[in-house]
Amino acid sequence: MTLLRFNLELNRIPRRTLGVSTMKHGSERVRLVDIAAQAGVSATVVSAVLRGGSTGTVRAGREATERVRNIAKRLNYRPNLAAQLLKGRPSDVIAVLIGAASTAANHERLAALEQAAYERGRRLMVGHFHDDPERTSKYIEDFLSRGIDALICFHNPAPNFDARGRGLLRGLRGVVFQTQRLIPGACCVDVDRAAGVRQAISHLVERGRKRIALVLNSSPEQDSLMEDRRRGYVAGLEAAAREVGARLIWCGSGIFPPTAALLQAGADALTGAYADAVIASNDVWAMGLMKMLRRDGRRVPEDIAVIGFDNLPAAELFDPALTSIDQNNKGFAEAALTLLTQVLERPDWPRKLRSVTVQPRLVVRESA
Amino acid sequence: MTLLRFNLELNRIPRRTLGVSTMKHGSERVRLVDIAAQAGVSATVVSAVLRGGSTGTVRAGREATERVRNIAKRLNYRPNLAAQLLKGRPSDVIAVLIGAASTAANHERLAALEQAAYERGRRLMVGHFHDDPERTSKYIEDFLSRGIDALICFHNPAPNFDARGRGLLRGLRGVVFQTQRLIPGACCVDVDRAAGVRQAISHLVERGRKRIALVLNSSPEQDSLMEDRRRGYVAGLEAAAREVGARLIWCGSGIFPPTAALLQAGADALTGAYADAVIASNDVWAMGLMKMLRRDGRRVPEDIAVIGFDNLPAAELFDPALTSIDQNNKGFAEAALTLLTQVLERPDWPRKLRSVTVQPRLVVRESA
DNA sequence: CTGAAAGCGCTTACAG
DNA sequence: CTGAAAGCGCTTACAG
Repeated sequence: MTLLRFNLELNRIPRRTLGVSTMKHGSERVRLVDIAAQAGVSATVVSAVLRGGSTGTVRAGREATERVRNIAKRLNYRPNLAAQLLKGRPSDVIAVLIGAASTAANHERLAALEQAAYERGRRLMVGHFHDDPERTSKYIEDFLSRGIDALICFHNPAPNFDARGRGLLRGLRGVVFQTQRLIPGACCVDVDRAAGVRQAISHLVERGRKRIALVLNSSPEQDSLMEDRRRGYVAGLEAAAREVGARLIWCGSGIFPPTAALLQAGADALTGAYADAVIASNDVWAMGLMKMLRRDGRRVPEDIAVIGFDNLPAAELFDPALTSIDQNNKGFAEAALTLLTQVLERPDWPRKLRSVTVQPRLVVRESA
Repeated sequence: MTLLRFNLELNRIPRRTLGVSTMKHGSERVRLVDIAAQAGVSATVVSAVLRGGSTGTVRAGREATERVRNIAKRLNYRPNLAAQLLKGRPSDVIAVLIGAASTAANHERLAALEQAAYERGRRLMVGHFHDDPERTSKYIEDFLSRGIDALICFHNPAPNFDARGRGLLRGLRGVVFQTQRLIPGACCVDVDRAAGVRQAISHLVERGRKRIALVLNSSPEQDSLMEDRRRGYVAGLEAAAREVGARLIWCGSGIFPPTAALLQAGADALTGAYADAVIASNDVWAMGLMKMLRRDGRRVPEDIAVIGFDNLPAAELFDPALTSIDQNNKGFAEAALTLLTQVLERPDWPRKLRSVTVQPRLVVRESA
């Protein structure tokens, strides 16, 4: 009976074989019309049922609904997203563009973003722009062709986006930068690095450290990420009513990862300044400094406390385990996804609310 | 003049506004027909030109070609991939499914895959299945809906793919597993872990180590990745004409990352077995063991040499810098992408060539 | 409650 | 060398 009805419908269905024979070799995908044919209803009804209830005025009856659902399940139907996309549904894909060398810190954040996206029914497409504006633009162009809904971009993107790259982004409703709002209307999610350093200072002061140093990867004048740390450092010392010692801030040459010679120079500077504590601009520096300091006969944390920034997975493994400022990647990911959801739903989302600051937190281990 | 022609064409173009006005507010995308209208040719010609030369019998003339190209460039045209997809072009997207906790090792591999994919004009879509078959299936289903060309899956996927997950994968032509070919016809790219351990043994023997131990995260009987290491260990010792000491293989409980108590137990076992060298199943274990050993007053590498597996970025930072077996992620990525390219182009690609083994290499640093 | 038809933006036989 | 038309698999007014 069902079979008869099914056969009668055959000439309505274009070209390809129908659901049943389709299933046989398994490679041809089941289409919406295949379900319609088997259920003996129109594609309109199937579409309405599968998308949950109603489409405009179309509201399928109980019996039809049931039948369509069962057949869809049995045939293992999955809608062709390309077709839906073409009709204007959002892709639910968020592109993530990761700058600079792919450090472990990036990965932690990517994993957090993946989780946050998954929870919201979104997928992640990733690209690394290796400090190459050309590659950045190519990626953006491709992402746009694919109909992504939004783009998240970390870290400091300025040098990687030329005029072309920025121009391309204007077509996108949801764009999240980290440190700089590179195009008008974009969102900004950033970590309060200064607050992280303030926490570290207050911890060190509490533990009775007197001469707290700051070691930066590059000069604060050239690198705003370093300036944030410097600002936090100064504010933290002031809050603790400490003077900022002239020789207690030391800057590397900007080379990353630091060479042994650079690390040794940093360690020498610390010793020369009689520092009994140091906050490094990241965990790699912290670990390297610890190594050099110990080779010079200084004990960590007894003689000098060391605090890193990033809280890499390796921080816990280090000996002594590294006390570090955690960037709160989960917070970053949640903030970015929440913000994107809002902005995508309401294009008029106020500019003030498009900027979110995430609070880092100090993870205290053995080194300080 | 151009404007006139342009206006004359207006009624040929469906609904939406045309190229020029489109450019104004920048959010509406330029379509192929917009170019056709401005160039005064048919969509067929534009399509042929933009896809480089010919489509079937269609071969555009020099002048038309030039004109179309210029207009496309000026309007910043990007084809709508959804439409192309619907007409059957491949998506050039490869999905990557990452199992287990997102370790740093995974990230290195992901970065390598991204690079290899980029070089071949492909994009990566990522998902983490956190040892959850349900989530795995959901991901696969979604990926299939999106028309991915292929799927790469690491690591050991067996417990994460239930019958449903496997069934879904049969529809995909290109599937790469790591340790096990979970569905017939799938590809397999794996690292020769045993060879890595053999290299480590030969290095240690060369340096005069007498009692070389092996510390595994879990029992070789339960975990094939551990069994590979054990096999390499036995073969390496035999090749060096060394006996395999009874107490020189020690297994953890399978818990990862290892607790302090577990690490201490491992260190105790090494000391109890008079080991003067140890190969750990990964860098996290190696670093943990080093920490415990040193707390027990044993010097690394003087008293005991330590070799890890994975060559994490942190290996270099450790003190002493960790000698480690590098998994050769670049080799893995190249092999996977090359294999996929072949398999996608020729579905009859022979089964024997669908399995590739990547050679790891020992990176010698300070700890051994 | 349901169906026929148009259309999303491309590509591709087919016919000049 | 070029164009009109059909179709990829959906969704969505619109008309019963």
